[in-house]
Amino acid sequence: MEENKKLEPEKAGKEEGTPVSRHFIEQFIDKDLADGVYSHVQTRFPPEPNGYLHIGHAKSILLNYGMAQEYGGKFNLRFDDTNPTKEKTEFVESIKEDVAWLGADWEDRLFFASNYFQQMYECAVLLIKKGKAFVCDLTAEEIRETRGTLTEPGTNSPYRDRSVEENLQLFENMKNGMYADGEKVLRAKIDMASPNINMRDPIIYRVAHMTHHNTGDAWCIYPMYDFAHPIEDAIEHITHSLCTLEFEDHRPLYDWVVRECEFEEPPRQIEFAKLYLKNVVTGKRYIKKLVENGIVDGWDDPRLVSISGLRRRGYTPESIKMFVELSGISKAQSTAEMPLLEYCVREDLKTKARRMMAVLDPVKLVIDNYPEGQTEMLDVPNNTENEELGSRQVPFGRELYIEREDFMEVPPKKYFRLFPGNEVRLMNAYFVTCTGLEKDEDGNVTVIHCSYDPASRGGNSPDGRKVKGTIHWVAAETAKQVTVRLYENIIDEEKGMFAEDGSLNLNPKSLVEVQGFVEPALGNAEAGDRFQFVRNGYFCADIKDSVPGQPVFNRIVGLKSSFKLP
RNA sequence: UGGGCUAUCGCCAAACGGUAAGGCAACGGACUCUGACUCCGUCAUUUCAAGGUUCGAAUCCUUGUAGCCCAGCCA
Repeated sequence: MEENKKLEPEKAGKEEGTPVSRHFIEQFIDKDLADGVYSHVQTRFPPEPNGYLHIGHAKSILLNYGMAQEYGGKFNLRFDDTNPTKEKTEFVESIKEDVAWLGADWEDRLFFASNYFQQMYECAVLLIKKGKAFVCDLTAEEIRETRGTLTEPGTNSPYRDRSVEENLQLFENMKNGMYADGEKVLRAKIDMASPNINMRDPIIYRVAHMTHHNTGDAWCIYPMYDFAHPIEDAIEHITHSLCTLEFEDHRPLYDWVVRECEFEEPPRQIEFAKLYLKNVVTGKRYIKKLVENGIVDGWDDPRLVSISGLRRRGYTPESIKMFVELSGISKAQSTAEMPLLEYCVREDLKTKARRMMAVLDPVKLVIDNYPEGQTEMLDVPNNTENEELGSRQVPFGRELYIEREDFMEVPPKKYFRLFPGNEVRLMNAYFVTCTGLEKDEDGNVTVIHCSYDPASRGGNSPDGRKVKGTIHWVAAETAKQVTVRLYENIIDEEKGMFAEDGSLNLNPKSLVEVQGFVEPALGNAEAGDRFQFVRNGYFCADIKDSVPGQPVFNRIVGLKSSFKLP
């Protein structure tokens, strides 16, 4: 009986009969495959190269890539560069770097929408021939006025009934550069009375005499998103075009385009909710301002949630993937909280990072009964939960630095670190008992004195004596002084994101730089190396500012700490 | 006040007519050479609201309510 009870939960947990619930996108794909709508799965991430990627994009990247992986399909990276006024090549490179870093492998499928301009042009011609598109001479303002409003239908353009021949000629003229920007557009002929404004004879081509980052001056007409995107997807044989909720209203138009352009096995658009983070800036214009005002270091400032910022801060791709997965996929507007992201890195780094000692707010500790001038090397495991990380030698001596908060002259109740008369363990070293202290004229503790028990080498006393506290330390003589950056949210969370005038409520203490002492091994950290600093959190040697032999550490995240002393 | 979408614990999110999973956060407690980790326990008699159908409703129906998106020659 007893045994059965114990076994059951284990069995239940391992039984693969209860599948983890599948989110709605997987259910759509499952059904499409079961119904034979598609025989393969192909997805894509289609950024416009007009800025840097942030954590919100990571959801789209990993979802699209994840679906391709899950169904043994393919994933494309496609730059949706149909508007030359906004796009730059520099962003193409940063986006590629970020997508690759996240582990979304597009293999040899890197595409540019601009490479499909000819096919899109032909699609437009087809629409004209079918009487489904027309060249319109109305000005931008006139088009807006005749579009109607949310509650009133629009009115037909006076150019709506031009003949196929005339439209063909005019469109060719547009392509041949005979008109100025804004002079003419090509519109789909759908329904000016549609309750869906996207269907009110949407513009599908505009004139723009501008050099395109990829096609140069080959074209002076450019397709609009609503026309281009479905064609891009169809050309690439995308099956499931996953995008965010704001495109839901565009789906009827998406379907109209692939249908009227007569694509076989047309792609299907499925929308999901964006991932927002509470009290986090992702808006381009806000970040731009922060950069311009020198409040942040650039788009890769470790306080930003840009992919490059997170990378520089020390976040791992795995932790971001975990975050996206734990956040879930749904259509409900959602705002995740930073603690979930933080949980994810801690979880990922827990067994991956070497655990070393660093003292960020040092105070000197002198072991009076330790032989003067003596130094010894202690063998210390790099991660007690992961033996594969091996061990290292850490020097120990008579004078050490310990964390200022690890000593209190007058301890409150339940404080079990160092205070006069108390014995604690110096991690991996010896038991020490506090015997006295020195102060400066302002009353600040300058030196703490103690005596050690030589028999407790390695951290345990042969007599079985226990201590309540274990504190970390570095030997003063061999310690390396390094710059350590501690971060807080750049937003003042107390006040909330925005001030009344719409500006951001900034946290003046979002970056605090301290000079800490680290054990010698940490002094040789390579840029990008991640560590756990015992009791101080997880840190990463800054990939930008570290130089050989002189690392600069970013705190990725603090250790979760449930104790609060007065 | 047109159309589209969404409402389940502080934050995410399952549940697909059979009697409210899970994670984060929080709070107890055990353990500990990191007050971390780990472990164990607590945390929605109720699913936006009100009605209705049903033996049975978060799931179906009605009527409301709230939030998000749409009137770029942006994506």
